[in-house]
Amino acid sequence: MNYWLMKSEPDVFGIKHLQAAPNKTEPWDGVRNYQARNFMRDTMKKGDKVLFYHSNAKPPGVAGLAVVVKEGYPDHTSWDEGCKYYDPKSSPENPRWFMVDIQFKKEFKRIISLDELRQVPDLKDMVLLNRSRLSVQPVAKEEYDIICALAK
DNA sequence: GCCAACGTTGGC
DNA sequence: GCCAACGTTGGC
Repeated sequence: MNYWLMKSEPDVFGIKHLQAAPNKTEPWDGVRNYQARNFMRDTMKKGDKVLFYHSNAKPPGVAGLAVVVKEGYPDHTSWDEGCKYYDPKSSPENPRWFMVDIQFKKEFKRIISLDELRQVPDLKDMVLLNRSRLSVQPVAKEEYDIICALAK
């Protein structure tokens, strides 16, 4: 069992959008970063738990929880010409980008803000606080548990 | 809207 | 394979 943090802009696709999606499930398309892709393609497994993070928000922070329901598969938006995620170097025969499906679990009663996370000494090694630009990133179980406890 | 951090591209 | 130019992310 692995734990993850996935970022999305709430104006574009927030936790409420995930909750409102069919089966409360959505493919995590559009990731165009190799490290993030590798996590989704190789490491994320069905049942892995996900912190749903709102970036470019006021305030930025963890908004709720989701779960991986489908493991890595090719991101078809990468060969859909005219789609904003189109990448001419990707094709159905040779897909370059991958995604997973995640399902809504819960929305926190309040946002656990980035600022609040920074205050917690045991979270100082979080990837979020050190490599801020990675949009799909691993989280330690201890970190996941601390953040869930903050949301109680 | 600014801009620092940093990942990617492409010429050499 | 280096590295300058460029584009994107994301906090502020």
